[in-house]
Amino acid sequence: MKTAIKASGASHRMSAEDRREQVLKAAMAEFAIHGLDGTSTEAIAERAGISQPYIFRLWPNKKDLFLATVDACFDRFEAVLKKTAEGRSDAEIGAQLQAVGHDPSGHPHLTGPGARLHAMGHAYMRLLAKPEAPLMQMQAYAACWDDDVRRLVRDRWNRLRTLVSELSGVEGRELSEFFARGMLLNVAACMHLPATGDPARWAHEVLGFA
Amino acid sequence: MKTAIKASGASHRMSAEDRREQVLKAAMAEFAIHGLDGTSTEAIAERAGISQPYIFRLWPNKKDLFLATVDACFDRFEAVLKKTAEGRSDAEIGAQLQAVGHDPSGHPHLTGPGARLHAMGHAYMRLLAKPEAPLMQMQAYAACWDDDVRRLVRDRWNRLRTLVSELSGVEGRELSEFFARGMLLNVAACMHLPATGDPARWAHEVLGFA
DNA sequence: GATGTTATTGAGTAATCAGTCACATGAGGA
DNA sequence: TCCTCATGTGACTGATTACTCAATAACATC
Repeated sequence: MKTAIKASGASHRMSAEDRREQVLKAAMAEFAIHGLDGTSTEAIAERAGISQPYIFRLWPNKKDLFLATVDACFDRFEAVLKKTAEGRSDAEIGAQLQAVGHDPSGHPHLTGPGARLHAMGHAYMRLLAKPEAPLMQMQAYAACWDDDVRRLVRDRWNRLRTLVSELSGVEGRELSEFFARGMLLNVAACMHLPATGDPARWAHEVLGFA
Repeated sequence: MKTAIKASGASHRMSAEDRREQVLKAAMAEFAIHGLDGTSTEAIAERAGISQPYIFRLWPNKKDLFLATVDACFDRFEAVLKKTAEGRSDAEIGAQLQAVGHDPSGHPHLTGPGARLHAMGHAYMRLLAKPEAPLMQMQAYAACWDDDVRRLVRDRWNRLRTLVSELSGVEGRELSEFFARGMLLNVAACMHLPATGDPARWAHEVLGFA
């Protein structure tokens, strides 16, 4: 009964590695909404287009799948930051900078470390446009009551901080304020504070920029 | 069989209003850890020292209980802010201000709006010392995929913003940066970034203050 | 002490859960 | 052709889930 071939899954017989990636994507969508405890492996399997027992062939248990999902999340995040840092001298980015208008006090924002950091902030906002991105982050933080989750999140968070510091050349308090703004954008995105996905409006309404 | 009398509950026959408050407290502890979907009403009931079916006499369903819990959370938060604003001229607060050391650039921080805002920030840090406080917030934001939750959280968030603005006299960008720092402290608290509960160290390590 | 209200529970139900196990299916090498 | 090994599933289990319902014990009021 019911010939399956569900959802996004091109159905049959792919390499385990590809399958893992596919399942991770499905897992992220489900975990982002229902969290570690609230997500059923059945729902993940259905979304990935495979049977539920097969998940336990790819990962030993649900928590390990959650950990892998969080890990992949940070991976994707780091990749975006690196790519942004590489293309940081593009004219396009300079234009976007001025559109958002983030330099009220005497920082040298259109060049140097501040500019790089600002470009990264902008890239982060674009990343938050996917609705599961901020939710998944919240779920990761919320799941920090579990020791293993907390260890992973702390490690990746520290890696992220040093990565941003190295890529931008910014340190200390200014760096912390960057992450602080990011966290505020997170909760704003969860709340759908900007009905539109336009990052410029986010900056205006949420961060209170002029 | 099994004479019960569980946990914190002085067992028998209290007014429905008191009982609701007691259950809300238990619900916050459980929801903070396992989230809306992951928390069982059984666990809440056991913690509150009542039978599980009675929860559904006090609230029509689990989600409404979650909403009430989030609401109570914001209530408590607002109360703390108001109390802090009332006692803002205490000498003790002035001392704490300098201990944290939040005035690197020329803001007039030891008096006026900045001082009031800073006192509130400090009160917030003390509030985060209870481990369920930041987790519960994350769970509330994460549960924003649900329309009703999102509506509630958005409303209370806006109320909070205007309340802080009125109490402190701060507006716009500076106000947003206050909330941004708060959100960063939230995730730091979830991650147990400061192993100690000492707010001064939080400020130093997480916010990057000198 | 009868009457009505309010707090509270035991016993259930249908559904869903994570995880197991035996088995099927296909591709590639010999 | 047969063998091997990785990919994949159907059927199952024991536990847990939110939620219902009928019943009762404690209170108040006259």
